[in-house]
Amino acid sequence: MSATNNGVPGGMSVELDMPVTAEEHASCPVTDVLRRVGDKWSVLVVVVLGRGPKRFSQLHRGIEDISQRMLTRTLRGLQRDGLVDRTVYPTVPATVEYALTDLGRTLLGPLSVLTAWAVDHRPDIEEARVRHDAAGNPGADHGVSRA
Amino acid sequence: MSATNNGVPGGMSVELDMPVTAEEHASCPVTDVLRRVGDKWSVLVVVVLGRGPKRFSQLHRGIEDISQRMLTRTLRGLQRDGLVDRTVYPTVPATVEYALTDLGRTLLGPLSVLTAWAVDHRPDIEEARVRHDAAGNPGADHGVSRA
DNA sequence: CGGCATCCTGACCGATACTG
DNA sequence: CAGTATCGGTCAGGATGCCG
Repeated sequence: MSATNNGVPGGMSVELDMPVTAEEHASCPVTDVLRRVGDKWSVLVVVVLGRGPKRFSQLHRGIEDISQRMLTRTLRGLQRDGLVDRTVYPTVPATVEYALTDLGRTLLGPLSVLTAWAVDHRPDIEEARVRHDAAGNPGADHGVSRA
Repeated sequence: MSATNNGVPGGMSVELDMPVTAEEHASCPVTDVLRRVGDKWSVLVVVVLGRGPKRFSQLHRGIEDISQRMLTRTLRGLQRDGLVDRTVYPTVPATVEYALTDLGRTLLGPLSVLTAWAVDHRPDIEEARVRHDAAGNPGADHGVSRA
């Protein structure tokens, strides 16, 4: 982002109205990436694999809250996107090892930035959330269910 | 990253087995944050608001693919988490302005890193995806539908 | 050990319609 | 203009059970 832009409130909006336009509407790929990484487990798996190759069981143990189904699914998706590499050893009970690819490794940087932000500002978010909830607001549920 | 770790495959895993353990299991807040930011519109709204305060209509116009419902919902969520600020002007037809809070603004940095990565590696991902798909793999659908 | 198949629930998201 | 309410579709994701 080289958006060396303004900061002016609601007054004159120059080209600030256009449909997010070309460059910054980099949101197309961004949304795409977020939908891959934004799921419940992908990030976790990538981070864990960032510490070195692991076997299926190791990953399953290392995350623990994940089910085989989700682990397999996440791994498949990551593999499909060229982020992880799968190696099968024709041993007796079958041994499979997963590892980050070069591409997958490049994700670790941006991810660490985001995780750092998350860790750093989680309390603020939670505080704001509690305050908002404590106010006259109808609660956290904003309208999906509620009979 | 600072993870100057090993690279050894399935051999000796020192403390690499623990449930992601304390520090790096920053995944608790991370997951939390990702579920807020990982949805379809939050990032987009934050980025657009990063260019300055906007009114509801402006946002609606600026993103265009979003419905009022989703825009409202996204804004509510962001507001609840203290990322955006809502200001109502008691004019005749009612005027509301949304703006990023300080907290919200701190997100712009990490977000830009991630978006940069996304833009930079999208082609790689897509290529890997196509290749994976072109191989003997059963296709993109990894098992949800498919009668 | 590693993985796939099936069923089911709930969250997310979109289109439409109606209110202040 | 700004927002809520309702309906319906789609999909992530959890539980279980079986196969190599």
